[in-house]
Amino acid sequence: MNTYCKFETALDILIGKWKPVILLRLLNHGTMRFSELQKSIPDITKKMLTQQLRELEYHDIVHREVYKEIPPRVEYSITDYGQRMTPLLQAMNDWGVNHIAHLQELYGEEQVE
Amino acid sequence: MNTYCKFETALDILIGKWKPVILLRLLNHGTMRFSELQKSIPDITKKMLTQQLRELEYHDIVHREVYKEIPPRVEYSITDYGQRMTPLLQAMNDWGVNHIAHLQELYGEEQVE
DNA sequence: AAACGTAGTATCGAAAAATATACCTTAAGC
DNA sequence: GCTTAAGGTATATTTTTCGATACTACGTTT
Repeated sequence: MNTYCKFETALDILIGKWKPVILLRLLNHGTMRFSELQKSIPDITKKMLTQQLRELEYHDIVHREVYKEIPPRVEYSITDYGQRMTPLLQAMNDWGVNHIAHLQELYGEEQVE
Repeated sequence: MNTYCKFETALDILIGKWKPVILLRLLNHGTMRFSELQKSIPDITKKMLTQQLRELEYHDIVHREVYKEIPPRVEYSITDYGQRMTPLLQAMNDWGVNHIAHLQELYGEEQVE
């Protein structure tokens, strides 16, 4: 009854069209400013980028540093707490890679979705 | 560029209002027939239950055993392959539990969502 | 004084996904 | 001819997500 009840919490902060991409960018890139992120993610709108970053910030995964300059500069990075999430991401990734292979074994080369 | 690219695969088979609950039931309970599952999950409709079970079956997480009887009997269980997913679920759960505590540290006792 | 650049916000609405509702089937047993 | 178990199907509704557009603020540059 009480095992695995909260794994949805981990899901919550990862789902969505953009959160994974944003996370990947910041993990591989270190600190990035808003416009860099936007340029590096094709088709994302400011609104989506802002929205997703705020959610990640709320969860203490992403740090937002505002520089009081004109024109404004805002830099984003993964927090220390966020870094501690990488083993989980790695585990999920490993499982995913393996699962894709598993599906191909089961269903052959047809597109596996 | 190529690290953590597939962790969305793991997400995919877990998201949804019902998949986690169904998984939990089957993990804790072993084999269950359709009607047992339905009774044990308040408010789920047949259609939703069927739909989710089929998806889990496609991913080889859940096994579906049909007994050719009248009235029909169909039993569901976690496959061996599905069992091998439990460490990941456990890891996600642990992270989730910890994260909830982390949020409460940050934001206090107000409802944390 | 008008335009520029950055990092947004605000609002509306379309599109997509998730979920619900209602009704149909099958074949044995009472 | 009604019930039962495990669905199927078709339609409807709700919810969530995503996108398009316009607008703001502020100092600097032209």
